[in-house]
Amino acid sequence: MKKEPVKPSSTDKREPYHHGDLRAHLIETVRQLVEEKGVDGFSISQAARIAGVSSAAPYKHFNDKMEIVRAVALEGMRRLGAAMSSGADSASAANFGKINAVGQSYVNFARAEPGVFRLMFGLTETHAGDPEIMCTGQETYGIVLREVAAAMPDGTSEGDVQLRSYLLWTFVHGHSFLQIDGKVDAAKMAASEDQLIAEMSMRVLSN
Amino acid sequence: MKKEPVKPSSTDKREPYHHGDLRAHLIETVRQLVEEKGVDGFSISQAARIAGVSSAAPYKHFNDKMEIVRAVALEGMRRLGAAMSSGADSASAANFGKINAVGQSYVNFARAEPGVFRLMFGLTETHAGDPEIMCTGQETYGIVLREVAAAMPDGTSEGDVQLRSYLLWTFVHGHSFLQIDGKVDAAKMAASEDQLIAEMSMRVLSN
DNA sequence: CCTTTTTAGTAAGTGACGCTTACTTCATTG
DNA sequence: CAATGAAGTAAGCGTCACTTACTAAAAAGG
Repeated sequence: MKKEPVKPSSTDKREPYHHGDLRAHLIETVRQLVEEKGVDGFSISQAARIAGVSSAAPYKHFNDKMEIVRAVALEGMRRLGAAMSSGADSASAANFGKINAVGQSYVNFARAEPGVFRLMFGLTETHAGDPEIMCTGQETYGIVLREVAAAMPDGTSEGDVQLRSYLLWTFVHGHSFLQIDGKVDAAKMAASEDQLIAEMSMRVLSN
Repeated sequence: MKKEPVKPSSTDKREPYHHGDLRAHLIETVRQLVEEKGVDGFSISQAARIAGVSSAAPYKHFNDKMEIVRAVALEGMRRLGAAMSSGADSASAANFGKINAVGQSYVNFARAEPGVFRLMFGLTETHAGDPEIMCTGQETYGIVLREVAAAMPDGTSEGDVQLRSYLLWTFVHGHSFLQIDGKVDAAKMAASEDQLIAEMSMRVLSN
């Protein structure tokens, strides 16, 4: 059904017809709403109202609420991947610096956008079989695999890299959720977050 | 529709009047609904219908939907604590056996009741300041702290125990969520779950 | 250039839900 | 044995997700 508008004249940016790009506008609006009111605290009607269109308009661009939410999750997954990637690039390789930077980027993203983060990982039932999200998620995890492989000595087996990567992932993932869900009091922690991350990566990557 | 006779004589436990104990009945019904339809997939009306009462009846026992959900979360937190506790009791102390058993109980609970598990930890906004849930959560985490302290040599500092406990918690927590959210393919993992848990506890508790 | 088709919008309506209000029923209690 | 108050009901309000039928306007094309 999707049919790209097929840029009609020279150098335009494919700006659609009436509204300007309602689809992208809605995704951004929903992203903000999810962030401030939670996943089940926002409504399509509200997003449409904010965007200045009728409550039926969104359904010209998305089949249902789930599909909008999935679009927001996908866009978030892409941004998370970008953050992790650039985190790794701008860190030194010494002392597992790149690994730590990737982990820190993950946690930072969760803390900066807890609503979207929850969307991306929780609510699996809504986007369980979405190939685009799953694929992007795999790519993002690939960053971890790549950096772990680079940090380990040559000749480390594939399975070993996978195991260590997964242990690191569970750590940052668990830490992120416990953080944003307020289950852990940062003031009461015996160590700072970088110390935690460094401690963990050392323990997981050593031997 | 059955109607409990509600033994009216001598040593009754204040069994309510008309229905039998609608409050407890609703909590159980909602627990099942949450488990099969997800947190935002169930409705109070539906639960009331199943319980055989009018859709206004639940509001005689709970102020709003959030409050029912919170009750389900609290009851789940109690059951998780019980599972972890009995897991630790029925395991050997050798080779961090008790620690591993506690972690395994945590993951098992998440896998057995993903809906309730998500309720307990995600959706913080709905029960952010609930003192009963927070307190029960603290008690449950106390089991981890106790077992870690017991597994470490005498004279280990309080802060050290806290750090190691937290690292273990993030691991089982992250692993649980990645599991129930289908982000990890068990078949593709290089190691079994017990191996994972044992590997992790060894790395975190050694030195 | 003017018609046809397609896209992107609207208004109005449906059924369900959260929750409230006003009323009823009935066990407990003074 | 009335009075009380807890525990239920029916009916209704506003909102929501989503549908249907219609329309404005851009694109396509002869």
